[in-house]
Amino acid sequence: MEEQKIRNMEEFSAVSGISRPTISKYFNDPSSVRRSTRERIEEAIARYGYRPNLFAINQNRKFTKNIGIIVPHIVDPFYAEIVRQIETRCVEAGYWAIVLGSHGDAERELSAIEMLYSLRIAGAIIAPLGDTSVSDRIRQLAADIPAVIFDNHMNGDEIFVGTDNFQSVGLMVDYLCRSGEPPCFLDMPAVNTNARERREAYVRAMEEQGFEPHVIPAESAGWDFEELGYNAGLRLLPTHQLPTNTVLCANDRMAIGLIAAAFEKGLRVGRGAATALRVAGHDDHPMARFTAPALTTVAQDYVSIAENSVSTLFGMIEDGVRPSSPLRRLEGRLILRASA
Amino acid sequence: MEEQKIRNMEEFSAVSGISRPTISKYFNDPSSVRRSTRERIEEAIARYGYRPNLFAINQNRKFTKNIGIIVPHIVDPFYAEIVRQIETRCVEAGYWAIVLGSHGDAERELSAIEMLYSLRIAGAIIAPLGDTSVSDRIRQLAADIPAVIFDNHMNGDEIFVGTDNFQSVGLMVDYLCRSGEPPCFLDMPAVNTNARERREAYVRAMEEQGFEPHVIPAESAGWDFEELGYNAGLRLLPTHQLPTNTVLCANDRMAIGLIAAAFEKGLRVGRGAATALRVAGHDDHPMARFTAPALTTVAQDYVSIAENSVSTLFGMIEDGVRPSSPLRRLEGRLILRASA
DNA sequence: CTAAAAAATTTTCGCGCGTAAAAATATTGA
DNA sequence: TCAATATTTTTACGCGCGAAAATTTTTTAG
Repeated sequence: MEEQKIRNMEEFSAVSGISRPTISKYFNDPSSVRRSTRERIEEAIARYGYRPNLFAINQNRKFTKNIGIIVPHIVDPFYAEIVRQIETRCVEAGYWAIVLGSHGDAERELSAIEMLYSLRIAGAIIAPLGDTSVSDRIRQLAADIPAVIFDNHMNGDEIFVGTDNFQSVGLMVDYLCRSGEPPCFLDMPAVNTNARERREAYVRAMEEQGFEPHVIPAESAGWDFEELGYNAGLRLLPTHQLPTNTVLCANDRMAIGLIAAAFEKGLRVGRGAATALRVAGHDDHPMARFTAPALTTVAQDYVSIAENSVSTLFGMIEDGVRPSSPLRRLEGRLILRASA
Repeated sequence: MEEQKIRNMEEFSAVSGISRPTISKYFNDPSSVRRSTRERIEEAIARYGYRPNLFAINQNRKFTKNIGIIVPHIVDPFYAEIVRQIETRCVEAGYWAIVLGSHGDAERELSAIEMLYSLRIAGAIIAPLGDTSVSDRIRQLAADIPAVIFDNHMNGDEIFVGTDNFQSVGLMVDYLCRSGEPPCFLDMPAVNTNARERREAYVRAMEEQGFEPHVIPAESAGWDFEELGYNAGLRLLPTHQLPTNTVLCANDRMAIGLIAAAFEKGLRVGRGAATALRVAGHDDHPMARFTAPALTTVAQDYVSIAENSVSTLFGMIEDGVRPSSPLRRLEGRLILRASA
């Protein structure tokens, strides 16, 4: 890289000997200029290290190349992993992914949405919190801008990609009933639609199998699922309040907490003969392989969720086509490990 | 909110009856306008829902209100948590935090740095990967723009906030030696300075205690620490290759993997009488409370790291003062749980 | 009540780039 | 070779706001 600092496209145009509009065209779409020109520009970029100012680029463009992403919790590896997948795909397609977290707080989710507006995004991919008042705002956004909702359905006509809880939970209930005592269900706080759907799916699946469902309600609100599962374990396990020796948890993070509590109380978890408790989860959380024992769960297809969200969104942005079926429910995959 | 859509500050000025420059001043610093004016503006904001265009704001500002943040892995809850802390503090101070992940890849880290340049950030907070070639670029950035490095020291004169590995590891070694067999050390891949420092700290601490150090080298590279710890466990535990019954892991994520392997191999982990193995970690990873048994570790002070990084950076940005001592080494805190 | 100080307004300019239209040049095919 | 086409250059404007200077209005102090 030469020592000369290029301050703007004008100067870059001067040193590279190519007119500014052509350079502008190149940065918008390298394939839109002749090959020989492209090579000259790229050579100059390598020499002078110029990159256009992002703010100026988006200032005057009719449609920006920004994709807004909102998730409830970036700290949750489940969302972190999906965001990573989405991000990579956006960058590959020449877009810039702007990730905003609502941190479990409806107000911050609202302000994240306002932020997306002022960023003039081309499209949005959102995993909503459960708050109904914000849902209206998200629906408004989806009416104004191409938007895909994932993970948590808002029960409207939004374009949605997520796991089919009835299929995935059904699969697990079926397996657990066939391989041992029918499970009870450790519910998660009603933070979103998934919570309700999974509970309903559990009840329905149990009834279909001819067993009576037992739902253990969540004792407190919030997103600290490991903590909740752990506390539930400390509360229920010593006093043998569980209706069966098999617990299906509403998600893996609760299962992780429950397993920790069981260990602490000296109860062996697993599907062997000498075990006191079987525990199953849902999601195939990145940590599920490393619990003791490793967690039997239903895998949400991270890659497909990301892929579907992104490709659907790009279809809407670039070709203006709404997907024929707005609802895309992906199948969960049973992951058998040692815990159940 | 009224139905009328405000398209820019000019229109907002018209409907609110306040001149555009005053409104501009307000958005830059609400306290810079008279109280009565402020109230009128805020009333109008509530009525019309106007927010200035972010790209236009930053387009022409001498110093933007953007803070760039780069971390090796957003998926790692350790970084995720620190980022969340930093983010919150930036927003509170009226800045916008732009988080970029290098995903363990030096090239992506480089392009993240280029991105920060084109975002015209006011300052940067960076947890570098270990790659030396990129370090030069980061040093260049730090010369151009106020920047704070955290977590992983680059061995230059950069402004740094991080845990004092010699203190924290020393603390743990001391505890382990006093409470049972002296530990061996399960090393992590040499992805950064922390890896080297912690190993050296272990060796030094053992020698000071008069014991012979035993370092188990990392068998492969990469950031999949749980996997590495797990594989090391599967390899070493059944054949009793460990020099002692106590393992100090270079970080919690490796310890989590090791504990999972021990469980799978039927070895009881813990500090009780009937246990075969003691395992300790480093970092107090969010998941460390929920391993089975819960993990004894040294807590890195997430809050202080975030706080120190942010306040140091703001000092440099707003008052132009370099901190008197560029190196800030925070103390680790011993967290005794059941695993050792 | 008046002068001084503080705050708000008016005016004007420019940031770095996208974009459109017209003119000039280069490439392609027959 | 020349016309037809593709590409680049020239020229010109505007996006939405920050910022500075000069002016007017409001507030505060004496």
